[in-house]
Amino acid sequence: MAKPSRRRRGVTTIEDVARAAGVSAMTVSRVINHGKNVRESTRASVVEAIKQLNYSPNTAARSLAAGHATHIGLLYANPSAGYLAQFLIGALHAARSAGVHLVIEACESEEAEEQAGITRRFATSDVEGVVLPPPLSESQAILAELDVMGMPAVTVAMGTPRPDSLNVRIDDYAAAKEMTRYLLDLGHRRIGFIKGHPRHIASHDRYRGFCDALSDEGIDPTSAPAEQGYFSYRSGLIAGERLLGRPDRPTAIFASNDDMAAATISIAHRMELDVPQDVSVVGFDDTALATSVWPELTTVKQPIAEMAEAALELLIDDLRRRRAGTARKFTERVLSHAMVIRESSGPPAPPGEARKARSPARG
Amino acid sequence: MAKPSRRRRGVTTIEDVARAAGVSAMTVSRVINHGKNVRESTRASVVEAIKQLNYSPNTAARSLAAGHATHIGLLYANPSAGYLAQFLIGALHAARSAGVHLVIEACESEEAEEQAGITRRFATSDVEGVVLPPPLSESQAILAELDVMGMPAVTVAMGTPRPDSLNVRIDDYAAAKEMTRYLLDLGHRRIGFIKGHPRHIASHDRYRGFCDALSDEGIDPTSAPAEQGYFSYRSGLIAGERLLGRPDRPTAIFASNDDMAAATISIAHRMELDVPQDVSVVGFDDTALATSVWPELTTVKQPIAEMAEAALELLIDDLRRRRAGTARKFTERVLSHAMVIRESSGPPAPPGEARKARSPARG
DNA sequence: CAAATGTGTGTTACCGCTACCAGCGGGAGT
DNA sequence: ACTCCCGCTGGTAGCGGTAACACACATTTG
Repeated sequence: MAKPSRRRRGVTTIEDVARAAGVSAMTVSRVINHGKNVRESTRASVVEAIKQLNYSPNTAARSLAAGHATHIGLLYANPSAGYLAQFLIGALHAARSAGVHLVIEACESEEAEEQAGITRRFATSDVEGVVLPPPLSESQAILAELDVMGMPAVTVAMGTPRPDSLNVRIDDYAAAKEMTRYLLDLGHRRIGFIKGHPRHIASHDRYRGFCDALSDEGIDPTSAPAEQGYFSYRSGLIAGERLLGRPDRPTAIFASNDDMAAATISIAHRMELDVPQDVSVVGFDDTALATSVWPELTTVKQPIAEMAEAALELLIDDLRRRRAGTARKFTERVLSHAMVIRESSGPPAPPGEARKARSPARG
Repeated sequence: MAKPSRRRRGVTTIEDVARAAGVSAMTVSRVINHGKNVRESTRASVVEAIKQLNYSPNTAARSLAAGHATHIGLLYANPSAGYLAQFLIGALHAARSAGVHLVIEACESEEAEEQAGITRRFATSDVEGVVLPPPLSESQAILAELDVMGMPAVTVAMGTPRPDSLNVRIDDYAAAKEMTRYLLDLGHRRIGFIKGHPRHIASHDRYRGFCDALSDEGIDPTSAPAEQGYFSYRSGLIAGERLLGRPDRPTAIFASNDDMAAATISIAHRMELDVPQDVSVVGFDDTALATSVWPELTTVKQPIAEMAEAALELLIDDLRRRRAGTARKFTERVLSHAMVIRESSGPPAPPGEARKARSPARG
């Protein structure tokens, strides 16, 4: 009496779980989807059965039956390649476990108008929500457009999110403060700073963290040499050259991201300065560049993949809530960063042993 | 007489197409898929109806009904971040249009044994096939393991694929030859070469292309200075320093990838050589690094995203064929590359105007 | 104390598509 | 002429879930 079923070999279904728990499939479904109106004891036995059978719902069936939440958009614009790769990995992981497809689109333009137009591409495909990694998370044009369309969005690493929007970030201020603290503890007192792009809120947070750490040590932040950078390697070359060319050359330089830190190291080498012997250089982000320069960069690592995962979770949860008509729960999630100490930082050279720099070779 | 249907508003289904074409849904399904046993005239009218209604099948329903092909594995190991990001974008695009989920796993180890173990992770999830971008596409350990498991795999950029395996690549030989041709046309006669990792077949293809281009010009390839590199920035520093330190310094250097080309530029700058004035430097791959160094690199662009797409298409097609018991069709696909001329290359300096290099500063 | 309102659960009817098999017309085999 | 088979097509029955509704039973309300 073989079952003429087309069912794939041995995969456990919701029915199996229902039978094991002594309830109906519907109740199991409710338990899985955080449904209301399930008695606590019933829920427990269902959860137990799920664990016992190692059941995981079939995403295809789920989205077919529910008829929604199958596509999440991801709009990116030239972040560093390392960042994007990490981000995609995290996003993909979250998307898979939620049974959702990722629809990714590139947004090359810097123009606000064109950026806004891009969002319309999502309108034609059946995307239900959008994830915005930096730097797009700062784009007012895109956020406004998405708002008009009524399309839910989650931003990542946006400095000052609007109160009722979804956002995931790390504490840039605390991280920068911690890194500065580390340099101070090594003995550095003349620390130079390369600021990030002024339009990114994170830039200001990082600079504030730097300043406050100095203040805590009794150093006047305004006396610390700071140069404006724009997160690009190129801007790092210029800022780095200015800082290292000063008569009172800093013994350490804190760049607001790895690209600018790498550029600063390159400048130092051209000036025949040893890193970290003559000058310590630290960055921020821990992108792939951090380990492909020599010496490898001391930097702050953002949990990029985890942030992407968190972003998707937040968004999917919000979508569910919208359908259910329930109020929103979390609007922001702050993940923890980590310091990564590598070879580009060390104690300052004892006074008197400081080397003289020569002027850098013209590129 | 409203339809109490849960159907989402206005999405066209296979039934709509069937009605429009005057056939049954089943026939439409056949046309969409493999499509044996459909009269040519019938097929035409169905195709017409599909186009008319702008129909695209619901992937969730499809994989639910078919009960398979919902997860494709992607195993990667530290390629350059730029490569990975591009690759993921392409893979994701193909996965979405095929209605398949991507399951990505990192393989950090260089050890053959551990590499083999990784594949077992896919066994537990219901992955039906695996995509292997470089450098894993060259790993015999992984390929053997996958073979034992009977898991179909498609390799990307593998030099010498086994005859009946699936592979996607570009013509490294032709690309290297073309790039060398370009340097020759600029007027260069003393061209140095930095080889890639000897265990990658692509390295040898690129070197062969270089040699053959020289031969065609009547230059003895063995007289051209060549240094062994390993695709890393570090190895490029060493090889670059050797080449530029020669008494008969080359007027152009062709590095087998962008990382080594970037390293060579860095060395040139430390020797106070101008690029491209004193020496042209060209790379291969067009990774993000190519545009983040100064001057920006002339290089060969691989259509990475397209290669990923092609890989998935090949794999999914093969999966279908296996189920249908049909013989395999394509086993290899060669995509076309493109030369990207930027600022790191130019004509050689007229004889007599050549600058003298100073020895590079110790790092 | 009857009616109105909640709670927790099961039943039914699908979602959009494809595997499986039945049916049908017609050329080949005998 | 009568099977037999083959190319082509349609009907039917699900795939594994969930929305909507139905329905007992408990609790509040006028």
